[in-house]
Amino acid sequence: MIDSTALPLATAEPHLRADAVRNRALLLEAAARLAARRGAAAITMEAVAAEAGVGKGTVSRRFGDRNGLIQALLDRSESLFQEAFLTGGPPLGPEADPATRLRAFGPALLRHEHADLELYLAAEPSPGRRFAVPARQLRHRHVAVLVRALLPGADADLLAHTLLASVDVVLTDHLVRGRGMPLARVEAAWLDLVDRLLS
Amino acid sequence: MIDSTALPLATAEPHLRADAVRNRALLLEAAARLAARRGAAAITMEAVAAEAGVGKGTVSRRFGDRNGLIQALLDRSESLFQEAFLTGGPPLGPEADPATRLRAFGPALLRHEHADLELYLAAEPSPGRRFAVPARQLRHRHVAVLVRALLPGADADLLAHTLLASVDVVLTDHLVRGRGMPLARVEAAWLDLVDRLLS
DNA sequence: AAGATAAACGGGCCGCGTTCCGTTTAGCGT
DNA sequence: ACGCTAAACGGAACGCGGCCCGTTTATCTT
Repeated sequence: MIDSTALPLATAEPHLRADAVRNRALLLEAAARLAARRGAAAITMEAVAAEAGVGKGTVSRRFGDRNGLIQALLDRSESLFQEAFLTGGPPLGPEADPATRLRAFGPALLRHEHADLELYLAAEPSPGRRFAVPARQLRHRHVAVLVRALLPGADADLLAHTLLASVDVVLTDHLVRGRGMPLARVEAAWLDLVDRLLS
Repeated sequence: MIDSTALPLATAEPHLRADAVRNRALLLEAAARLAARRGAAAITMEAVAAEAGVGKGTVSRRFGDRNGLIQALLDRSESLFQEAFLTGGPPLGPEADPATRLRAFGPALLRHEHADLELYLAAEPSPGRRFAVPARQLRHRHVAVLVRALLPGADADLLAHTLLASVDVVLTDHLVRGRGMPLARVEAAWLDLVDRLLS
């Protein structure tokens, strides 16, 4: 369970020593340099440490793991995006009505993600594999065929991806085991989603 | 681009030498033994090779990588599930009408995935991390709030997960860069999805 | 200012996945 | 039966991520 009152951006480390602050900045600059020069894949713990002129242990201690380092790299643009939909102007911000905000949120998130695409993909291990699994492709085709038959006007391909994502095993395991949600509720949500789409 | 006419289960290696066939079976048995004895996390290339009494190179050559090995372990139950929705009886199979099949597919997939949960999670690297990222949680809360305001009767928590999954960066990058889909189509699909849900 | 203390540092170490290449062997043609 | 060849084998080697622990150093206290 995560404390939802904490600000998500400030990592909130109580007191960071001066040398630690300096090295943190050095490491982020080094990582950005490496990414700009040789692509985000060049962001390895060793290379970043070497580029910054510190030991590997320092990277590990500061950012936890490679993923934490990449998240930290993304923090700046992430906070800009968050500002836009939390306190910004319409159509994303709170001055617009909820429907407008929700409609605008998707495209905004898409553009945000694709602006830092390399880093976001580098944060996910083997991103290409996930959709290359034959069993997944077969399920997608199956669902797409059914959707196409039921909703001729819809983008069946994408809607099938959405439906499958709603019962993705990583998501549902996170909800069921990680947050104690009954599996029956996930099943009910699938039925509800299908009904709303078909109605 | 993948040949969609190929059977997804048979790996279709043209001619596998007798010793290769034997070792393949040995390796799958060894991996299953390890998983049963010490959990799916114990499926490492080295351990499986040692348990089967072959070299690591043999595992690599046969299954490509650790993921391929786990996929091969899942093939049996996967093909049973595929049979159920491709050629089985109602409500999953082709004798039922599309709406019934689609409604039944979600719960069936959920049960299938959670039967082999350990293996499915072992096939995904660091599955827990994905939803622990603060930025992700913030986006989810934001979307859930909007959904709750717009659809009081719905399961806003799960619906928010579904909406976010439809514009997940890994998915959309796969579609845009991997399959040449225009980003505008993904944006249009989001708007269409929201409109269908709100109508 | 000087000592105490906790934090940070460094880089060696281990485990794992993947690659590579010299060696072995199964399958086939003659 | 006998080789020939391509496939398979094995395990050493490499790169990377994460961990650990002896050493260094910033910061606080008095």
